[in-house]
Amino acid sequence: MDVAPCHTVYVKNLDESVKKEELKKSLYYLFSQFGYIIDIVALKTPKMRGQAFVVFQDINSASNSIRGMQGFLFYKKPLVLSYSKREAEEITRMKVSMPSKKFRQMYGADQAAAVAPTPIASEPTDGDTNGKEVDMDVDAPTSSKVANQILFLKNLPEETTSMMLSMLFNQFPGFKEVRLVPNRHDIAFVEFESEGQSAAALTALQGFKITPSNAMEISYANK
DNA sequence: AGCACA
Repeated sequence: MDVAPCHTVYVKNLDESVKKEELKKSLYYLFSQFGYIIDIVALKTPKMRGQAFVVFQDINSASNSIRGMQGFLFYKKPLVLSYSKREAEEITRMKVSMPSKKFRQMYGADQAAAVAPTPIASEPTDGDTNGKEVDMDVDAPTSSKVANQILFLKNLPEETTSMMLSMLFNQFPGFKEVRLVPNRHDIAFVEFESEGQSAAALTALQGFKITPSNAMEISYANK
């Protein structure tokens, strides 16, 4: 029929009165269920208003979102979805593992806030760090079946940033913060305001793939 | 109806 499959979904028939920021955010929430989103572009220029581009890391995510959201009522208007005619720059340049700088500025912001404290037992840091030996024998954080407002994530890919996790978990009510663990790229903690809210996020994002190879495992953190 | 930011 029309355009060849690609990573980018062309969205049209959008309500033109919705502010650009809000539009992108809503699109992000709506489409992130289909996979990792690298970027969303929406312009309010005369030619480009009412349209947007959602750039997925995986083509499959793009395809599934087109199937799944075609005609979806969004701000009272049915979404009209197709593949984009041209592929996004991020994709053609193979900068696929991270959101674009612009996207990061837009939704990221909280790098600093999110990276800060970790719930790991404070290790006596007697300054004899003589080089190569990475001190990895801190009690590895573990998971628990007991409900907890703090989630424990494992099997995260190396490229994971707190910003990516924030964007993912942000969409659930009660989200407080993401905490990365120094020297462990593969695990993280995500805190919510209540156990009910953490449970909702756990269920929704269980097995979510940040990259095609890593399905994250979510459980409750130990109390 | 309209396929792009930097």
